[in-house]
Amino acid sequence: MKTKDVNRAPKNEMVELPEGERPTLKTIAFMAGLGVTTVSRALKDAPEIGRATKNRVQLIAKQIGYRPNRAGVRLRTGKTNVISLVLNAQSEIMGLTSNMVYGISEILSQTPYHLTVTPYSVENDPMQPIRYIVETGSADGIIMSRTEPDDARVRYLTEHGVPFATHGRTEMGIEHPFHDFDNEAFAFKSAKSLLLKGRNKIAMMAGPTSAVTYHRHLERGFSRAIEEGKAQAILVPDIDVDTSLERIRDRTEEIMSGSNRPDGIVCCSGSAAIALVAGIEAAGLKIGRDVDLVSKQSTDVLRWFRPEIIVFNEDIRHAGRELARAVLRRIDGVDASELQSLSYPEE
Amino acid sequence: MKTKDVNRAPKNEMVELPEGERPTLKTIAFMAGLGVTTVSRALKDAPEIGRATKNRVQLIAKQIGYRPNRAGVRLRTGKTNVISLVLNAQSEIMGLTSNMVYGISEILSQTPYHLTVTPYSVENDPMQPIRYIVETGSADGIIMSRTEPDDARVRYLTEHGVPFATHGRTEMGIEHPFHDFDNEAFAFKSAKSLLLKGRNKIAMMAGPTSAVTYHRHLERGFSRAIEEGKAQAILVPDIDVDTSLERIRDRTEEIMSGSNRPDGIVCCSGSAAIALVAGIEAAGLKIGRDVDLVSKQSTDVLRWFRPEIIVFNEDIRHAGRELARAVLRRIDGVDASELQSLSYPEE
DNA sequence: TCCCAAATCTGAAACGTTACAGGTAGGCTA
DNA sequence: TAGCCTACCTGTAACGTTTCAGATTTGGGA
Repeated sequence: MKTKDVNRAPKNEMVELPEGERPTLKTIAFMAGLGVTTVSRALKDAPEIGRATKNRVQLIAKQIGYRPNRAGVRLRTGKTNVISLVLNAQSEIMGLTSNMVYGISEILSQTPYHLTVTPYSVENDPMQPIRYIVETGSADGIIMSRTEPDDARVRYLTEHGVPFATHGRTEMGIEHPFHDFDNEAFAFKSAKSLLLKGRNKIAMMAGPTSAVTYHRHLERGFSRAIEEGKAQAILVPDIDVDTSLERIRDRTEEIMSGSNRPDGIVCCSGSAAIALVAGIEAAGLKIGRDVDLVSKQSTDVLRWFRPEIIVFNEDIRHAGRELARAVLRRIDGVDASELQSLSYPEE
Repeated sequence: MKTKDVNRAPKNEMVELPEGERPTLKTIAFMAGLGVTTVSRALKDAPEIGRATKNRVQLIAKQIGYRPNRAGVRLRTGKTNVISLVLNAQSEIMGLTSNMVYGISEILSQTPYHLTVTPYSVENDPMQPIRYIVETGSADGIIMSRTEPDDARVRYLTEHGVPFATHGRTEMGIEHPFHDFDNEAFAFKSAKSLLLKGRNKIAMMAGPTSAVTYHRHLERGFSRAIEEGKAQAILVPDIDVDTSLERIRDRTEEIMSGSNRPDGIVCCSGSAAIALVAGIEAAGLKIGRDVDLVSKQSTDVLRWFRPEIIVFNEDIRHAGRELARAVLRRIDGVDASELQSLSYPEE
């Protein structure tokens, strides 16, 4: 052994831990009388390290509370241990963000991953935060929402080989991990349930601008039900989920005061439903009597206020969990086609 | 010059940018015919670098889209450029998390800082995520909520010299950055407004367990108003903001069906108010007639559903902005005593 | 002309980690 | 006994940055 063993602890023997500094591989190496490389390998159970050594090293590591330095690992390997949630700040549908965050965290908390949240405003290019993350390599995986049928972000990330999962589907022939709520089923069931109540002039408050994929799903489900029920669809193209609540209420009041007013409404956002209710009641009508309302919701609010409203639940927290699991597995190299899931409206 | 200038670009002359790899200081140094050190310094406007050189370096950096490698900086300096938001997942009061996140992001987006969110569950030790962050040095600053009068986290972080800001005040004689909503004023004004309506048997639905500081503020404001108005305070110690909505509703129904029922209620959480309303109406009473309700809210929901409810607004998004500004300035060494702010209930 | 200080610029080292390319010891085969 | 293989361990280099301790150049004063 031609090592400069001067101030290294004797091999195969432990030693008191030194100063109060944060322990590094070197600390452990010194204490165990081993080389840094060996320690590194021992901690990750590499096959070329002896059982006894591994045990010893792992014991010391645990005892002195060693935690790998993120910056060191990241600099060397490029691995960030970060999952980035990229959200549109405006399209905050009642509790979406929180539930998404908590769902994702539930999964990540059992892993070495951290969650960073990157909101962007609707006026900005949705690509911008994505490009930033990729260019600076600031995350190992991305979760994003507001997926569009032909989504530039999906294309970009796929081309760059960056793992991601989307909340919502695309229609561009690229396999990628996603989790989606079955909005077609929701719209269908919703309209159906209105038909069952004898309603036959039915309006739908659709998802945000037709740019977003699930808008199409909603329309598909809705028209199918309308056709089957031979009912009349009343189109209200000028308001959607992104419209301000004030405007939704005012417009609803207008429509509900008009001659050809709907007697049933399907609404696909909990917060919009609140404005709808306000508009309906401002027009002097009563829910459950003059008009029925079916809404999607992600929190409990609606049920409490107007029990007459029919509600199908979308569990965003569950979506968060699914999305987190999907990116993580994608990072581990699992095939994208195995990481696609759908959840169904619960009554 | 005894440098090995073999493959370095001629000094004082620019050169085409090389490969498609992510540019580093070395890339710029090569292109500018300078040393890496000089480039590093030039980019941060160090005084020992000539004007001309600085301009040249900064131009190149901009042209090739240079962005410092986070891991490199972090490894060398310990600076993470991360602000960590530590939240209790259970105490999610309607939109608190989202608004907080968006408020903070608004400020951080103009800086090199990123936001990471670390939720913990109420069963767990609140110190745990804090300790983790400090021990692993994973953030430059921390924002946390649910501040207690004697808060172990505040003590710990102060001792360790880690910058932080709290949403809520402490009462432990330690100066630290905070932002708080004036809950005493809220409770006082709320109770006052009920008195003004002629109500005189008033209950308050207080904040989460008395452990949290603002609970005291609420009680102080409330009792002051009650005394001044010579009214009767009705205590409901068994439900608070952390109680499940179901339980709040049931208990409210019980109370409101009882003989000595309040004719005015102060509620300090928007979501709890919803449950209160349900309970009140389940007891066959009408808000605005049999009983008046004042509530704090952080979103628009209440106003839409029961316009009779008197509402004081707490702007959580604004709190987020204030807190972000506070930590950032604290990181820059500003004195804690200058980073304390209060916001007042808006009608 | 010479020397000195100021103005600029420089390479080497270090942060903590992992990948690479060996090295050593011991046992087994021939 | 020599040679070789296996099992285990090793130091060095590199990731990109900043800090340290100079080095070089320039211009001015004597």
